[in-house]
Amino acid sequence: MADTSRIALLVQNILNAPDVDLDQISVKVVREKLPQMDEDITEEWMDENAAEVKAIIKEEFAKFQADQEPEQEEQEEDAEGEDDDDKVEEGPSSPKRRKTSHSDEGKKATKDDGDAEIARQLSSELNARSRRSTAKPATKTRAKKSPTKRGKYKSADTIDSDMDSDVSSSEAPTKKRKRAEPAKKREGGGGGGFSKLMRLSAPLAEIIGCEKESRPQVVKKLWVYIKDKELQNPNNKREILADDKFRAVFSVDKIDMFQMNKKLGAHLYPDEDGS
DNA sequence: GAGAATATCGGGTGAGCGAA
DNA sequence: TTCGCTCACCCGATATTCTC
Repeated sequence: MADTSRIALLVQNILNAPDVDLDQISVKVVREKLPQMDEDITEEWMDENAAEVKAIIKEEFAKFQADQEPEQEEQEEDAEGEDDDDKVEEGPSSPKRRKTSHSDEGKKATKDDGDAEIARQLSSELNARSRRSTAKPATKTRAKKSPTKRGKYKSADTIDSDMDSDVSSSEAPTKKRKRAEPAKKREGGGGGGFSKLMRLSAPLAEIIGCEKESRPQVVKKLWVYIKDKELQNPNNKREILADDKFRAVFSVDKIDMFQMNKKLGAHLYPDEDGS
């Protein structure tokens, strides 16, 4: 008769089989394969030991994953390395980028139920794997916005009227996911997202006039300063001619307005007060 | 003339998917 | 059906140039 220790071996064989499709494999699939691999394992026996078999499968799967992960990471790193070739100038000063899993660490840490956890891990890993394989290749930052997007980056004044048009034009070209109630709670200065106060570097603080400010406000005040000091190149108004204070921040004699925004990030630090 | 493109950031949230 | 997860998008702020 079959015994559970043998099940573990068989599960390992199934998982390590060269023809196994990791995108498709699941506890159920493994379970179905078992009777095919050993004639001692009958449907009856499987029914009688269902819980135990399931636990073994999960356990073996967890082990299998643990073995696979280092290799996978290496491969992914290699792939990323190649992709990164065209964005070398990005440099080390980009702390950021979307964090891919903002919540999972914290959430996972709270889970202590053994079986359930393994099941979830199994689920999420498989889920992630299949998504990764089907999703568009990860872009450097966020995916480029669709050109048909609603009038992006409008001032706040124009947004309200847009809302109306959204309602009437439900057949928007891109059929964007409609956000029923876009979070407006930050309005009063909630301190989250773009309202988050950032600590400014000393030279930037000197220009802005304060040590903590949200990024949009920094941009705003920066432009006030630029206008005030008439730092725009009259021949190319996108270009900012640096004065001493500006040079102290950006370390250049002139800078493109977009590059200015880019470099701005290097002078904004998370506010340690947690505000 | 209107709107898109350009640049950047952090946090919130809906969509979509697979497993249980 | 519910749950857990990842991804994509949205939000504010700015000015100029380009395209339709």
